[in-house]
Amino acid sequence: MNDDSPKHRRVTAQTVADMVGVSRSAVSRAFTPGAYVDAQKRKRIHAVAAELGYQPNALAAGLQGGRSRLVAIFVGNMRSGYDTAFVSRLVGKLNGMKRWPILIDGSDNNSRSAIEDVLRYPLDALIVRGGSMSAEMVGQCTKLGIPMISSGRPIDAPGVDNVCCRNADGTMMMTRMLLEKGRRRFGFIAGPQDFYSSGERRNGVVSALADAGLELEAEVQGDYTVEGGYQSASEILKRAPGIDALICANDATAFGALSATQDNGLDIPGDISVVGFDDVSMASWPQMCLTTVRNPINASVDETIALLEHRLTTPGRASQTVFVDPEIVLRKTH
Amino acid sequence: MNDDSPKHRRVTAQTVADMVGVSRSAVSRAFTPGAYVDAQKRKRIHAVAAELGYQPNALAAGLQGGRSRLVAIFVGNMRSGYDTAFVSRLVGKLNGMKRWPILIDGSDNNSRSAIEDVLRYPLDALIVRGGSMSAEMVGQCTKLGIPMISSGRPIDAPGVDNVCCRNADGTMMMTRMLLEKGRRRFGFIAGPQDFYSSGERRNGVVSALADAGLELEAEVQGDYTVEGGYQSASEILKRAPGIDALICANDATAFGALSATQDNGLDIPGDISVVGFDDVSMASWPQMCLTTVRNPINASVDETIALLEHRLTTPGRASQTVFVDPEIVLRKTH
DNA sequence: ACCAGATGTGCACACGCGTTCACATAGCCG
DNA sequence: CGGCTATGTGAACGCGTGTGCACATCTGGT
Repeated sequence: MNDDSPKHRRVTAQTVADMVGVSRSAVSRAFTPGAYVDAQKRKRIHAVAAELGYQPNALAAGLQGGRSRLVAIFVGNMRSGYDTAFVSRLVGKLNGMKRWPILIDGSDNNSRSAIEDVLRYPLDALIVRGGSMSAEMVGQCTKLGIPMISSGRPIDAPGVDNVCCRNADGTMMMTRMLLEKGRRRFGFIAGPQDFYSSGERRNGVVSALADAGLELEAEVQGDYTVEGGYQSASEILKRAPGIDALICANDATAFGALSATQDNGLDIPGDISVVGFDDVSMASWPQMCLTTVRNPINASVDETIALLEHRLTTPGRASQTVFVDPEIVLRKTH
Repeated sequence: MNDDSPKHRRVTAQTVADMVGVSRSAVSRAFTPGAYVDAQKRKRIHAVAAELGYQPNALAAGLQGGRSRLVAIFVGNMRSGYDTAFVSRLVGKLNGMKRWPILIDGSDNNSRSAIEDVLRYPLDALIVRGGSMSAEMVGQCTKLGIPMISSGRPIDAPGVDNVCCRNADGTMMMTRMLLEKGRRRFGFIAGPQDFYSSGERRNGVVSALADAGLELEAEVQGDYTVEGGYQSASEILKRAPGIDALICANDATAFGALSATQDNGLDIPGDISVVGFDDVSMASWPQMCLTTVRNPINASVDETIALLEHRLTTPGRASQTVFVDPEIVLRKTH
């Protein structure tokens, strides 16, 4: 077995062709399913290719007009449990479809330039998970003819598909449940101001309360993190010590709020309900047992994939928004 | 402003060239830093390009001999807190370096074929985070001349660099600390059998105990998950009810073990110490306050990046293994 | 013997770019 | 005014594929 020299020249279809004694086209065809090659010759080509470690160069193939099979995923916040769970599931699914996800970390503050650079690849699509995408970038994408699919925050632009949780419904259901349980004095911890989800979730709470002739007794703005949740809850309990229900705009906030309330000497759920939104995996851990609203990841990912495929097979069609339904998960904190 | 037709032809350097009235080479040069173009002409080209939304096609550029700027990341387990934290940080760093990470979900069982397919791209490197990589795949990579950098599990092959936590040191330090605190009867919950880290961590415990003339009183194999941790701890407490220290091979296991011990009526840390390994973000959450060994993510990622750059600038050099040092984090469960 | 059709195969082009090379123009000095 | 250098520029090639098209070979039927 004579090994190749360390100074390695990339092995190309031509190399294989020369070795087998056929034309380069034959090699190409041997690797193209449903192409016209003598069965035995194809077998020989495959054998030599395997020995040389040859595989068609996907870059060159992608150049060839068709699809590049490259998909970019813009992740709003890679430190958030929900986003990472979403992305990991999405990546698995895309791998299964033999599409290759390029990740862009949106929490990085130079993500703008990153996305601009990634757009230099002829992407099959751009999937946006949360985060905010400048209108300019959206325009750039449509100009380049790159389909976008946004999850979490609907983007209103031609050719952009959206999949979106009915956030307000979720918090409405939750609020009603708490009302039925007899809670009357509600506090709310919001997320960052510019987060679409936070606003919608608040709306749900407010509207359910209004139906019962009530309104929010206290409200604080958090930042969707555990530490932020702790601080926000401390603040809200100082400001409105009598509340008996604390609705948090996401689970991380609720985790922080849980321990803040306990540190304040309150019993959960004896004195007060503390609930979240998303149902990230930690919510079901025994230490938390958080009552929350499930923001169904699987359904969202599946819909995202479905929209992607639909869009690729039917490029021309109008943009579409798919909604997924949240669901109340009762554990031990309500 | 006459918009382009919906049936969009990809805008190429030629398009811009025609519009400006120069040759395609001029356009190419206008986008190549340090190339020879009249300053004013370059400005005009850039203007037209911006209007048309033109950017050089990275695929075609990558074909051009040089580096593709594409890096694959093979993630052993995208559901693990440590791996996702590692990857998210790595992705951010790579983005900053203008290298584009393609993710492969190793927990998917057809990841083998996925990685094979991704290798068809002329990757600048392949980064392996945990998980197991078949020797065959490793061979394929070196054959293709694609540098590999493995984090977590050292891969012994020419041209493969490794960055690796001194796992045994970590658990040794932890065990000694517990011994000093007076613990004498130790239990250990391992990870999956084929996980390199689990074996090393166990070694550290066993060796520190041996130094003190002790040995493990009980041992159970877990699966690195919270539920698994709960079950394993229940089992170990049934089998050896008298233990006063429970060392878990990772944090997730420890979280499960924490609540199992509490459910068994034991006080932590009054009756028993429960500790983990990794120091994932949840370990510092108030509900956990887990005493654990920090497996330093930042250092690991930084070393990975350093190895990557080093390898790219000096392709020929021998493989290298960098170790990072763990550190004990004392919270409230020891 | 001859032709139609079936079956493979190689040539050549397109994909979009970076880069070398020869060449054109302008500026300068003798 | 001639020669020589500095400054830009376009033509052409190579990167590694996929694929349409013409062509070669072979089979079988009349």
